[in-house]
This record gives sequence, structure tokens and C-alpha cells, in this order.
Amino acid sequence: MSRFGGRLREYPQLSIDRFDYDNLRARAYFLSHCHKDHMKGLRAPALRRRLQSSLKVKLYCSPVTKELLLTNSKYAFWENHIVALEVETPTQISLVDETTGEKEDIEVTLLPAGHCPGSVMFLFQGENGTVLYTGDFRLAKGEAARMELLHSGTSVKDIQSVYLDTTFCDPRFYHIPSREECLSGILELVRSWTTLSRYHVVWLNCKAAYGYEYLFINLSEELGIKVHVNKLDMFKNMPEILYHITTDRYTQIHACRHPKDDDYVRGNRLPCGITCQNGTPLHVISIKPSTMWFGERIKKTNVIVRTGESTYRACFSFHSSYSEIMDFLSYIRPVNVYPNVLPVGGSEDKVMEILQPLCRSYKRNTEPRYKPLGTLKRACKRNLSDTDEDELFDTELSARPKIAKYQGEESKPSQTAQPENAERNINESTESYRANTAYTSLKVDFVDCEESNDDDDDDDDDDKEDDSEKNTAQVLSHEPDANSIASCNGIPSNQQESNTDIPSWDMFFKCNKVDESSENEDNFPSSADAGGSQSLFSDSDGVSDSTHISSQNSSQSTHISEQGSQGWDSQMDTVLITSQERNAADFSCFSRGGSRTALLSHDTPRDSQADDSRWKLLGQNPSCASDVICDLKSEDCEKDAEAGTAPTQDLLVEISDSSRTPDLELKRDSQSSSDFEIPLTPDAEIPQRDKLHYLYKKLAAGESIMRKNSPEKR
DNA sequence: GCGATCAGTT
DNA sequence: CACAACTGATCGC
Repeated sequence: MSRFGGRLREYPQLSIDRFDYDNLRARAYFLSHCHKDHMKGLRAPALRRRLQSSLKVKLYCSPVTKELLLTNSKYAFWENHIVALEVETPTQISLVDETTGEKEDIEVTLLPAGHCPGSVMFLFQGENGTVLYTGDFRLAKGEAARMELLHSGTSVKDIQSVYLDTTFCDPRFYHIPSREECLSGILELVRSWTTLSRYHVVWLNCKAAYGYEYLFINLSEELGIKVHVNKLDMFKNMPEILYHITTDRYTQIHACRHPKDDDYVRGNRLPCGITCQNGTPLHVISIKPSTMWFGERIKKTNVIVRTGESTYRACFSFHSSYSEIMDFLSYIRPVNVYPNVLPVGGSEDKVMEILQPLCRSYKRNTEPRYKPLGTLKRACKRNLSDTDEDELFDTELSARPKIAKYQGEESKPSQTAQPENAERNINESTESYRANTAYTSLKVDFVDCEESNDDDDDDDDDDKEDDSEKNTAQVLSHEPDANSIASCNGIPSNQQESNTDIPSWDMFFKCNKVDESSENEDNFPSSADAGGSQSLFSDSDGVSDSTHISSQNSSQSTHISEQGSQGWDSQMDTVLITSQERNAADFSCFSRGGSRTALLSHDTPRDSQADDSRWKLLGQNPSCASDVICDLKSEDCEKDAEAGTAPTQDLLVEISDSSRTPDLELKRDSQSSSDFEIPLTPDAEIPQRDKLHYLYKKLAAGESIMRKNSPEKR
């Protein structure tokens, strides 16, 4: 929850996302998105009075945010004071003090934030420097590098300060599965249930906030089932969304709410009141979107967890993970950074310890030489291409490559950020700090790959969380490795980036990233094991697994079939889908295909240019580049998709997928995995071109390999 | 009576 | 698991 006071140090005459106290005297207001914690004071009598006596005070926001706001009658009085600014369109605004006549101009640019429909970041440029207020955001790694308006030419703009969404700025939240991974997991779960009969329905236990729309859209598009919601008038002018939601209760997917909805659902009644259709009782399962995170080393990657007989928890996050935040900030490299949010158990000091080393102001102290201003520069297109190549060959650690790229491209690569960080840290003296920061950027990407070396430390953290799993965890751990490796090899990474570009909901949000981590729910030995084996690449397991898995699958299928009761409870409970799996699974295909199309403009059937713009408003714009990559990916995806088994099987399939994934990969993986858990094997780290080529060929041939999504991160 | 705040719940 | 919201109690204008 935002605790930002509303004003920037550099431009105190503006108020952003806060409208009370001193903000009542602002010369201009800005609203990043329509969540209540960013709207404090927005409908207070005091502000309302001020508007009535002012001709010049305006509230600036994205077109979508304006629409959502004005649909609520409580904010209707803003109607003549709201100015919708197109996303990614620099706009000059005159700030006039109505009492003194004093005037100042400032340029503001809205950038897609990927948090919820209409969410944006504000980039201000004026006399006191360039300042970026992120609002709440979820951007996958590398996305900042693709935002042209954050650049001047091929380099990142000189940004004085960043006011940052630090919701998950804690190493504990190192990794959060990508939107795609989460979406694919949910999709397959919903598919598996709703295909059992028309009386099998799913209730998505979403809170009232905006932000789940892309989930509804994707489920609707993939399954052909509209989502029941309480109201949809706020989307009346957003056909892309409107088309996929309904107020007709007789649909198989519900996201409706009721004060006692949990009780209702427990009683097999939907929040909208229905319990049966055509005299036939409904079979309801509930899926609660919630944030799941994984430490750097965590191995499990389940994005769906069964929490009861008919209840599930699905990974979902509106905010960037720790590694995403670090990637973002390390790319921007502002002079200063200010947290907008205090992480749950954290203090401002702690957050600053993590963030400051990534700022230029901090650097100076320790190392002047290392990244002077603007080291991170990366053109969009370039990035993509670079990434591809790099990933493929660069090496080993996808992560490094990235960093290297960022910094390296311009300044010489001599050393990456690490040195600096390390030094700084030392100076600063904070250890934890060091660990966090130093690695963060780097690790993020490669942790898995390369690092078998480094990580040890990190791992520890993860372990805490994972504890329960342990044994399984180990197995699982392999998985991550595999992934990482794979990614390292480059394929995944490429995919990732491309993915980022591609995802269908891109329009809405950019996602990307994939990782592997794993997590959760432990317990189910059998399932867990399976999971472990699942690792796409996981090697050794792979073989045995497949068998094993198959059994599980069957169990799952059973489960899914509904009653589950028997066999699966024990095994299934926890189950579920690992991110990896998903990646491999169709979803990735879809997303890519879709996204890609989206970019191309197929995306949604109706998308046309107009739509595109709208989507941008909603969340993000299709990233610029990706095309080439996208294509490649898409192909892969398609192939994969084809290869993919029947939809219903997905859950099962996914698991199996991982297992089946490819021997080839397994080999590597095995190495990698072994590296991970055990010592490092140098070999493992360094991908070899031959292998890479081999894998590529396979991909080209449509043969299964690793999942494509996995990519980005490492 | 309305609004803001806080605690508790989901 | 955290989040964004809602509910209800309390307090002040």
C-alpha cells in the first residue's frame, strides 16, 4: 500500500496519488491508477471545494483511468477537471499559481505500468530535472530497456529521482512467476474443471480491485467462456474487456462477489446466488489469486496450489518482484531513489540499503569510475537483438550477459556492477545489504545458471521458505537449475524477452519473465516428487519421472474429474502446475501467439489500431521490438502448442511436459541441476554452441525442448 | 450524518 | 504467504 505523500521533492507544486493535506494546494494533480490507496482525498469535500473555485486545476491520468474514475458517481464531480493524457505521448503542462499568476511549464509522459487497467508511471521533465514516479507497477525484467521514452537516443535518460513501488522490495520476494506462467496455470486448472461438464463452474476469488481483467480476458478467449462479474459498466467503453465479461450468471466462470462469498462457495453456492442450473446442482471450485514468491534458490515452481477439497490458490501479482525491481532500477540508474511503499516487514532504512547502491548518488561514494552516468543505455531494438544473441552465446549466465550488456555496452565491461556493489557494501558495511544488492541485478538473471557458485548464500534464504519440501525440494531444485541452464543456453532467455514482447495480454500488461523457482506446498510427497522430477530439464529425474508423473497425472486427472476424493487427495492436494510446466505448456504458446498477434494486431479478433491504443492505456503498449524475435518464438510456440497434448490434460500434461521435455535438455539440465545443488560444474555453466545449435534445431523442427517461456530471467 | 481512522476479515 | 477492499467500531466536525 502506498505511503507516498503525494509530492515530489523536485516538483512540489504537483500532487500525485494523494489529494489531502498540503496536496490541496497543488497546481496540478496526477492519478496513476484507480486503486483506493492512491486516491486518498480525491473525493473529499475540501478538494471538491477547491475545484469549484478554480478554473485551472486539473487531474491528469490515462484515458482508461479517467473512464474508470468517472464511472463511479462519487467522483463524477471531477468530470470537468480531468485531462486524459495519451500514454507514451510527452505533453507540456503549464503549472499556474492562481493566486500569484506564477507559471511554470513541465513535460509529463505517461508510461505503461502493467499494474492494472489504465495504470501508468509518470515521467516528469522540467527545470529541476527528470523524475520518474512509478506508481504501482509490474514490469518484467528488461522492460524498462524497451521503453523508448525512457531513453534519449540509445541511452537511458538522465533521471534525477525515481519514486519507486517497493511493495516487494525484499529478497524474500526474489522471484514471482511471470504473468504468463500464472495465467497458463490458472487457465489449465479452469479448463480441466470446466470441461468436465457444463455444471462444473469456477469461482475466481478476486478482490474488488482492478487488475484481474487480463485474466478474465485470457480465460474467456481460450475457453470460450465469459466471466460473470457484478458490474461491468465501467468497461462500457472498453470492448476488449467488455466482450469477455458478463452479468449473465449462467456461465462457468465467475468472478462475482458477495459479502459472504466465501461462505456461499463453501456451501457450493456462487456469490451471485445460484447453486444449480436446469435443476442440476453445480460443482464449484474456487481459485484465489494470491502472490506466491520464491527466493533465489527455491526450486519449486508451482503456481497453483490446492488448498482444500475444492479450493485452490493461484499465483498472481500486480507488483514487481524483488528481482524485477532491481532490474528496473539498475537499468534506470537514477541519482536518487525514494520508496513509495514499505514492504511488509521492512523498514525504510532497509529498503534504502537495497536500493541506494543502484543509484548514482550512491556510487560516487565508493566508485567513481565504474558506472558514470548513463552507463545503462540500451536501445529497444538493440536490446532485443542483443539479448537474443547474448543469450544464445553469451553465455552462460544469462543474467550476466544482461548486465554486461547494460553497462558494458557503453562503458566498458570491465567489471560489472558487482564490483561496485561489493565495494560499496563493504564501505557501507552492511552485509545483508551486500548480498542483496550485489547479486540482485546479476543474480536475477543468472543465478541459476552460473551460479552455482555464488548462490550458496542466497540459497539459504530460500530454504527457509521451502523447508517443508526439503526432499522434494531437492528434486525440485534440479528443475530450476535446468531452467536456468536452459535459459543460460540462451534459448529460453531469448524467448523470454521475446515473450515479454509478445504476450497477448501485452496490450494490457507486459509480462515476461520466467523463472523457475518453485515453492510451495510441499507436502505431498508423491506429488512433490513428481514435481521434482518434472523439472523440465531436470535430468535424471526426467526419465524416471515420466513414468512417475504419468501416474500422477492419472491421479490428477482423476482428481480433476472431480471428486477427487480418492486417489488424489493425498497426491493431488498440492499439486499443481509448476511454472516451468506452464511454460512448456500451451499457454506459453497462446500467450505468445496471442501476444504476438497482438503486436501484429491480431491479438484479439477485434483488435485494431484503436484497440491497440486502448490496450496501451490499460496497461502497456506492445513493446517495440520484438517482432523478429516474436516470430521465432511464435513459431516455436506454435510448434509446441501442436505438440502439446489435449487441453484438458494440461495439468497432467504440464507435468508430463516437463518430464518429457527433452532428453537433450535433460542432459544439460542434469548438469546444471547437479551444479546447483552440488558444487558447480564449470562446464555446466558455459553453454556450448553445439548444444545450443542442436537445441535450436530441435526447436525449429518442432520438437519439444524446453519451454520457451522460461527465458527471460536467466 | 458524513468522513477519517483503525482493527479485523477476506 | 500479500494485496486491495470491505466491514464495523470509534471519534470528530
